[in-house]
Amino acid sequence: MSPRRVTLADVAKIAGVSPTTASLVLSGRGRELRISHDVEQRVLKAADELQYRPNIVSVGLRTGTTRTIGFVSDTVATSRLAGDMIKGALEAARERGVMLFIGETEGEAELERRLLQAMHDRQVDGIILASMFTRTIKLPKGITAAPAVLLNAVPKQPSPLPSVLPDEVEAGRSAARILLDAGHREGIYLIGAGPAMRDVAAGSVAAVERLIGIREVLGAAGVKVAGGRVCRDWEPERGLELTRALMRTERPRALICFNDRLALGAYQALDDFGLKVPGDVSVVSFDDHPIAAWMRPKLTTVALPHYELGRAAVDVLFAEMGRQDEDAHREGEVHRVPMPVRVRESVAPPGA
Amino acid sequence: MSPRRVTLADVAKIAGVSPTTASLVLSGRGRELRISHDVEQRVLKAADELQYRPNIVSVGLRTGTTRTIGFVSDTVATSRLAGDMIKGALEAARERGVMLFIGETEGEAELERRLLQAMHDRQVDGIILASMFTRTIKLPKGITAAPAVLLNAVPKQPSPLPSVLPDEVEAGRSAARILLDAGHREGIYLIGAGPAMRDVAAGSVAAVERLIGIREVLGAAGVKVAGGRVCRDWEPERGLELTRALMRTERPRALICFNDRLALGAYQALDDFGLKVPGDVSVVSFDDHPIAAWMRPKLTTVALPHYELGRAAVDVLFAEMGRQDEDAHREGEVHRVPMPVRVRESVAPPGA
DNA sequence: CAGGTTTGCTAAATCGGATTAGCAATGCGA
DNA sequence: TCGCATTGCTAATCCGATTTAGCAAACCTG
Repeated sequence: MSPRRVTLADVAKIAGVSPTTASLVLSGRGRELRISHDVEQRVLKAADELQYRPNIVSVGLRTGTTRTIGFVSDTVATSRLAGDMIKGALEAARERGVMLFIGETEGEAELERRLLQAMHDRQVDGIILASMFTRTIKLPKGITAAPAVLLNAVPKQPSPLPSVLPDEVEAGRSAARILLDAGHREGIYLIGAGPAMRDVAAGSVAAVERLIGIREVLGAAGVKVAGGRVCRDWEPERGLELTRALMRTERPRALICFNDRLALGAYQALDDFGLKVPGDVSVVSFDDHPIAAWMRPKLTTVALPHYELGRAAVDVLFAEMGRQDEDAHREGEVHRVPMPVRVRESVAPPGA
Repeated sequence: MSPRRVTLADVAKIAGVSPTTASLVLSGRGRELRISHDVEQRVLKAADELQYRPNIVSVGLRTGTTRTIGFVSDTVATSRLAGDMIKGALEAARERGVMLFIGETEGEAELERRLLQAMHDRQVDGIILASMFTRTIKLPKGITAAPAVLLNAVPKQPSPLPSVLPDEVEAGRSAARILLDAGHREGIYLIGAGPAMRDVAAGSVAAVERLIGIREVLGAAGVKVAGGRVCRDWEPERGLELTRALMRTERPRALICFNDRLALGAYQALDDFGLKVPGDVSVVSFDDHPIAAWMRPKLTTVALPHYELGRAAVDVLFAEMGRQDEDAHREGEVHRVPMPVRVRESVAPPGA
């Protein structure tokens, strides 16, 4: 195929030194080990001329570090969000000269086990275990074989693994503040969860935390949530149904939808009842899915910072990898990534 | 961290044989090299008890094959489509016991070069060079260092690399047939490209090929394309503008939108003019973006088979890797993946 | 000028397997 | 019983780097 890779031995031969010396120079330890300036230059020149690049497989075998990390997630395909998360991780990794293995478990424990094994067989330096939507997970067995970080997931049992999560509670607060700031005091309804803390689909971390934030801010302002509708899967159809059902008995002035897909359905339902957004009803939402900017009027929403989550996971993983084993046994700290507000066109003062 | 990996030497020691013998047995060459049944069983048993797994880094160094392939694309984040493509590649790779490196070039040649280098440094067995939307690309220098496949991209210069592409021409035919079958004969307009072959944004392979298919089938049925509007970026806003502009002078009975995002904009424009889909105007489109199923009425569209494209790329790459070097120098063959029709609710007979 | 340092470099071992060459023990034929 | 083939296994080498231990030459020092 190609004319065999250039090896360290080739460089050494051209420079007229031993492989040892060449290695020393190229790894920057030449000074420390008293290699003469002259020899150093010869090696550097030879390496440059031959376009030498160390074989990372070989280095991996010798030193045990492969400059490679594994990104294991439950799904890669669901929506663009996953892509952004991977993109963030990818760029952070690139800046550190590290490559990313990608793997998908589809939520199956057996696949997950095999995947982690395959990655360890390749001596990854660390693992990012990611979930595409925030949820609690059972930690897989082999996860402790290397440094690891949980991304968008909280462990069922307490564990020493650090985790990276969007700041959902603060996002809930933001959503509530948007309505408050616009002057809304009544007729605020929730679509997807609520109004009470128990009205939440099991396992949905996002629902719980967003609800906490919403209730906290509205409560502090002396505003009561007028009502809410729960559902498990936050899809447009559900948003349509739920909002329709709501409209049969209530006249909302503002809707907080628990994600943008629900909001899309809510828009359709409001349209069916001849109500205008935001003139008749204001709508705030979460996620900042691409459709949020395509809807008419454009949807005001609190964004899931997928890109930043991906980056943060790599950052935290590196910190973890650099850590001494001694200070292990600590509780895994939780890193919260802020969720920025995207103000668009779907919120107006009541009765505007 | 963890109690050191089990090595072949460990297995050999437990089984009371030499590492050579253990290696022979475990690589299945025991029979061939006359290892006794008894010894074979001992080795197998020891390996099983110790849960031995070969260190792929080591194997990679010795044999040069790492059971790893690189997936280099221009963007991973754009829409879910990319995710599906990666998912397809991932699953096909998993079935073959191969891991995937993911890399993103963002269209920058320099990044691409460095990425390919980083992958070759890790001795990948092959490379998939992917584009997220079909287009012509300039082949990077280092691409020939290992077997490679072009995914969703056609090389500017003729090259020996095989490529995998969606069958856009046939997709164009499908779109036209859908309207023909519904009884449409006139008032068919194109949004995004056309009506003539020259009315196409530069560099858009999909536009050209879809247009060929559309014109071929309509032409064969003696139906003339009533008109069309071109634009470069196929986004909802453009669809809205273009369709609005069209409506000022024309009364279309059917729209072929060059992708679903354009169709979303077209829906909005038709709504502005008080026209119903599909009662007044039928709409067909391409891509099968997630929003296609969320729109009302649901959009009939010819799907980009991203998942299958990803799978196909891995299949073709493996064929390439297994190929003898001798029959090189042939022209890279082009593999076309069919684009399936998703019939939904946006097409009806004219005047229905 | 013998004995000890310092300087500047290299031989050899190592990582964990695959592979080639070869060795000891047994079987077989003459 | 000798010579040769076969059977069944192992020693040694290699892949491409890093790293430890150490060696020769030059340099001091008293």
